[in-house]
Amino acid sequence: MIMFPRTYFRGYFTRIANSTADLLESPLIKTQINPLIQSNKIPDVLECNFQIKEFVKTGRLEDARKLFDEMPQRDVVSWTNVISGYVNASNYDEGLNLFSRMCVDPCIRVDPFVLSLALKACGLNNSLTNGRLLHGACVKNGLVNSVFVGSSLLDMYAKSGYISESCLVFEQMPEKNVVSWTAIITGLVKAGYCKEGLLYFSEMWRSGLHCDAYSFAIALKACADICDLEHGKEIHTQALKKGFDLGSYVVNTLATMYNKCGKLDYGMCLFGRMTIPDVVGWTSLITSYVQMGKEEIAVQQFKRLRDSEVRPNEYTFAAVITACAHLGRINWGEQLHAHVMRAGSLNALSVANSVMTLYSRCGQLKSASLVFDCMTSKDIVSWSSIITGYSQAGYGKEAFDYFSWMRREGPKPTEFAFASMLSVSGSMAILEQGRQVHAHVLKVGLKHTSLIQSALITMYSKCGSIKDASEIYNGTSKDDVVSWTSMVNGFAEHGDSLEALDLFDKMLLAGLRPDAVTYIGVLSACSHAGLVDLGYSYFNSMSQKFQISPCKEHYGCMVDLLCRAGRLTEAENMINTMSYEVDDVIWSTFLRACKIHGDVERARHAAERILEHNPNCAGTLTTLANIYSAKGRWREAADIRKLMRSKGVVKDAGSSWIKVKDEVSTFVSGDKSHPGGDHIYNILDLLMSGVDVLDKEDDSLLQAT
DNA sequence: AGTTGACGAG
Repeated sequence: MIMFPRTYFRGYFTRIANSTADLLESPLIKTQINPLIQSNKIPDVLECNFQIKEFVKTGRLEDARKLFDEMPQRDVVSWTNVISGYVNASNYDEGLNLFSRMCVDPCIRVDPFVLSLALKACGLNNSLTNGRLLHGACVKNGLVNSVFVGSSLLDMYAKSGYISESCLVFEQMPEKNVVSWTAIITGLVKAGYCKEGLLYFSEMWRSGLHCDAYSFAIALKACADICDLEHGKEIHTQALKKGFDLGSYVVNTLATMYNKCGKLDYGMCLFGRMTIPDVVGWTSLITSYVQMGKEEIAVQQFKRLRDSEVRPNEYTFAAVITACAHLGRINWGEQLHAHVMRAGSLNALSVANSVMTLYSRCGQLKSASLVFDCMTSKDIVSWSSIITGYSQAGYGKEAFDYFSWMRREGPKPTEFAFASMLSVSGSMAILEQGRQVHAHVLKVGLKHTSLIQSALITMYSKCGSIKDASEIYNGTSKDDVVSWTSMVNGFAEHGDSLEALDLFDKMLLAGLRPDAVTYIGVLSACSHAGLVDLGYSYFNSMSQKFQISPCKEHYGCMVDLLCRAGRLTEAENMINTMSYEVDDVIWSTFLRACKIHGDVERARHAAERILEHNPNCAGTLTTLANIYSAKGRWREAADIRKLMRSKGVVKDAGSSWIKVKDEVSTFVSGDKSHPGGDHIYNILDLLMSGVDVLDKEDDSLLQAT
């Protein structure tokens, strides 16, 4: 083999380079090429490229495409212009389609411009496979070193959910600009790594790079997401100094940050100072009102927006539909549903998710499922929402079915889905199942957020294991009102009223501010312990000391408290003074109390109120008939029973259920419908005979002593 | 000539 000295190659390349230069400079070539340049072919390309760009800029994509298709010759700029048109119009499929056609054209060489666009399309289109192929090609041809290609590449990985690969690309970039930094910070923040995002932000800051509105906006979002007011204020100051606090992106994020950190006066002031709020400003305002629990005002703001110049978009609809969901205003919600369906906004995940929540919260689980099934793509929020819907409506089995479906085909469950599954386990009171979900949470290494911890406390106390609940509670940070509240409610539901009230007193001593849910636990503890006067004083102090206006549930607790103590007149007064529509739950509580205390007239009044809404309520009719019977008013009792028969109203029997292995069996008294019924009764007989034997043994023991 | 990143949803 002949070995050439390395200098030989050096010389070779120099010669080629020189000869190329010579070639271009030679008078012969100049005269031969120039006529070509001046002929009507190549200038055409330039002119067409310019025209395509103009078409794309003015949104005339069809015209741009027509011109592009008719061009006799295209260069990489023509391709870039038309691809960028499709990508910016969110038609990623067509953008990538054109890109692959371009790649097979032997006259075209891909360059960093068109590659960045193709990578962006992959990121926005969830085409990770194509993205990886392009990554390989970029490494091979060295274009990976372009700061544009590198930024698009790391953004593509981050958008596809591969944040560690994204970081790897970022670390290996030979050159980084403010876009690369913003892209990696955005990836981290959106993946929930807000602290890390802020670390990167301060590193970028220290590196002396000039921050712009994009980087300030995402840094402020990171602060908002983790309620980091201190950093938020620092970044606000810097944005102010650099004059970026006026751009709509930064102002919107600033207002949201202050609101999320509880600085409502400041946040609302920022919203108010926006001279012309854009659609995001309006949407953030509506969202803030929803988060503050002021949904009525949120809807009012939506009406104001509707009368303004700004057109609501899918995020706005998602926000206002959520407001309707919280208010339980199904009639408004349905109007909005119809509107977004017509406008095509239902394709947006945020809108479909909020519509699902609307139907779940209004008790229309079938409609919620229908929306869920029709969604062509589902994200973690969609899955969590449908699971939470079934869970909160008390359909434990369905919630578990959706959960297993998600485990098989859906995204990785997050704390929201797990919290729902813990809540379902709690309301089904199946400890073993709750423990399994707990184990699952530990296994996936989910952070023990306040949501998960409070869900665990509630689950264990509802399953009767107050010991496990206390253990979880002891591991929580002592400034978390939610966990504290779960434990107060846990003790209260478990009948440990004094423990609940004691913990509540400690909470006040620790300087924590109880919320409306805490008071539900406190009042029900008083109710179970029969502490009427104490209950009254807590009921009064919640509004006087903490400005918490009592909601329907608080009135419900008070009515229950007074009913249990037999103070029916006061209970009736409480019902009459509450500013909410008295629901069937409260009337039923009152009705049961009337039955116990033999107050026929009040019972009849309560029953009438329930029957107004629900004329065939079997429980109410039966209770009323029983009250008449107990008082010897046989005729009235018989009338009710006759009415029930004529309407075909049958009182459902109370049922019990048991979980064996993975099967939950429900049964009523004397039930023989279970497929293994014969076997069960045989075992039952055997056990009963065993009881007899035991009884006899006990007898003999007694006799012996 | 043409390219990359941001605020609002459970």
